[in-house]
Amino acid sequence: MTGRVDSTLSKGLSVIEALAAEDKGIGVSELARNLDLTKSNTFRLLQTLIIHGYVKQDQNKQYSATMKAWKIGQMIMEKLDLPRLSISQMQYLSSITGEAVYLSVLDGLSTLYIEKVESTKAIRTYTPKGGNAPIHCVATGKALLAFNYETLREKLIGNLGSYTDKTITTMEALDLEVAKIKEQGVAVDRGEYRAEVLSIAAPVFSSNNEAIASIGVSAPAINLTEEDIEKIIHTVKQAAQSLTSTIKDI
Amino acid sequence: MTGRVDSTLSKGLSVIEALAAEDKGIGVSELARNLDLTKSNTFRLLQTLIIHGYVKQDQNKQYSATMKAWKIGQMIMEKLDLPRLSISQMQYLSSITGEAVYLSVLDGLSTLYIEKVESTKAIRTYTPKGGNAPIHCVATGKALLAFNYETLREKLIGNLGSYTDKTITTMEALDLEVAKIKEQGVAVDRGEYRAEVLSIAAPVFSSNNEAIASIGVSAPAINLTEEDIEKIIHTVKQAAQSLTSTIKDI
DNA sequence: AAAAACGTGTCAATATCTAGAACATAAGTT
DNA sequence: AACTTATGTTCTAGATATTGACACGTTTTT
Repeated sequence: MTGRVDSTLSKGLSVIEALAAEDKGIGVSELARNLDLTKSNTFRLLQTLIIHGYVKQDQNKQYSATMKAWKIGQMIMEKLDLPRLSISQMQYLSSITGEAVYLSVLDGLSTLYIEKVESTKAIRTYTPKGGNAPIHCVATGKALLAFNYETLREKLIGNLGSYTDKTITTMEALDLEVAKIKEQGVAVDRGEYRAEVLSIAAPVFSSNNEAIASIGVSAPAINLTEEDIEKIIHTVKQAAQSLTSTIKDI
Repeated sequence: MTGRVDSTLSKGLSVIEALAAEDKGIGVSELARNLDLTKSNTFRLLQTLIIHGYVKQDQNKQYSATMKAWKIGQMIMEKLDLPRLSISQMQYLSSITGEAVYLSVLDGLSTLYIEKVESTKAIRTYTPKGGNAPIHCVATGKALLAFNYETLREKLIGNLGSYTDKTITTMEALDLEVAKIKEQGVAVDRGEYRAEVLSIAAPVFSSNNEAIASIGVSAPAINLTEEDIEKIIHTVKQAAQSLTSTIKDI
């Protein structure tokens, strides 16, 4: 095992992450305490980050994150450009089901929502994309999990957090569920993360057949009959397949 | 001058940035060459970045950036809470013009409307919050485009979709338009997306002078005299500048 | 007016990172 | 098929960049 890490880089990244999580500015001392670093070490890291534009200091000497990380993130997002490719399928799904439609990608042991079409029922506010949920509970997560199971399985051992009484919490149950999802090509979650919420999702594949994203619908269980669910399952599968072939054509 | 930088951290950040700019995966050797670093040094930095989740390696041993940076960026964006900060300026603009006011951000090659104040007039345009429009047609889009032109220009080549006979469809015309917008600090769209709709918008800058959003007014052309338009242009510019300074104060 | 806490500098000691060579494996070339 | 030249990865000695403790001037709290 060669895998030692560059501690300076590690610490620097921790600093950025800490600042991004902070919703106001923060001083060196407090930051150092939070991260369990020395004050002078933290100070030096901050100077470096300022030079690179990731951090700024306000007139009260408080440090905070800039938009640089956001810009880098935008660049990464743009190059994938999944949202643009998916939006028509998502809108179609939305029009058919009337429920919230999500496009998400893998992010560690979570699903990260990178695009969303609001439910036509909820009139409400702009919900920032970028939310996430545990991979083993929600449909978009399970769809991604099933088709990346070789690399993810071991990491989930001991990490099957429980959220409702429906949550899958044993590897045996998960193995079965994954097998089922791979066979059927769709993942269904009946209240495994939020008790009264049901979600249905299917994987989207890249040109080299990696499951890079999943597209799915999420709705209050109360809205749906068993018949509706069957129909949505079918529609979601079709949307995902259609999106996959769009991607492969590029 | 105490300000020396942590070179390891600097190099690590350069690696992330390089990977973010790359639109396909890249190997250690090539990356090392591009960044003028040693292969082993680059390798080590990549390992560290992988552990922190910023980088992944595909089955062909190619390295590429993950969505982690994007997620960090989202967190920063959220805490900025642009909609909340803008609402008073937007309401002011609305009260002056009586037309629909939009706040939007970049989303691929589109503008995404993240906040809106409805027109008070009887004849009005309607674009829902969360909706979007092509970046090269509407004013909010053009304002963002002009001030992010280095990164966006090449992606627009061959993607200048036409919507009306006023739509800009050649890169030559776009280059000129962008230059004009940058000079004047405002973008105007006279029916380039919807024939009878006129829109006017100006960019909002973050503390490190990135154009992160734009604020604008949209109205049926029939509502406005040339004089009205001039007045709105002025007012929109002011509102955007005011919003920019609010943001810089944070 | 003292005391505590803050951001910022300094500097020697050493733990950290670096460069370079060496390895295994893959891709190209003759 | 052999040879050549890529590639990604591992190893280690050794230089040096990074570190933490301490010091300093300010601001805030007691």
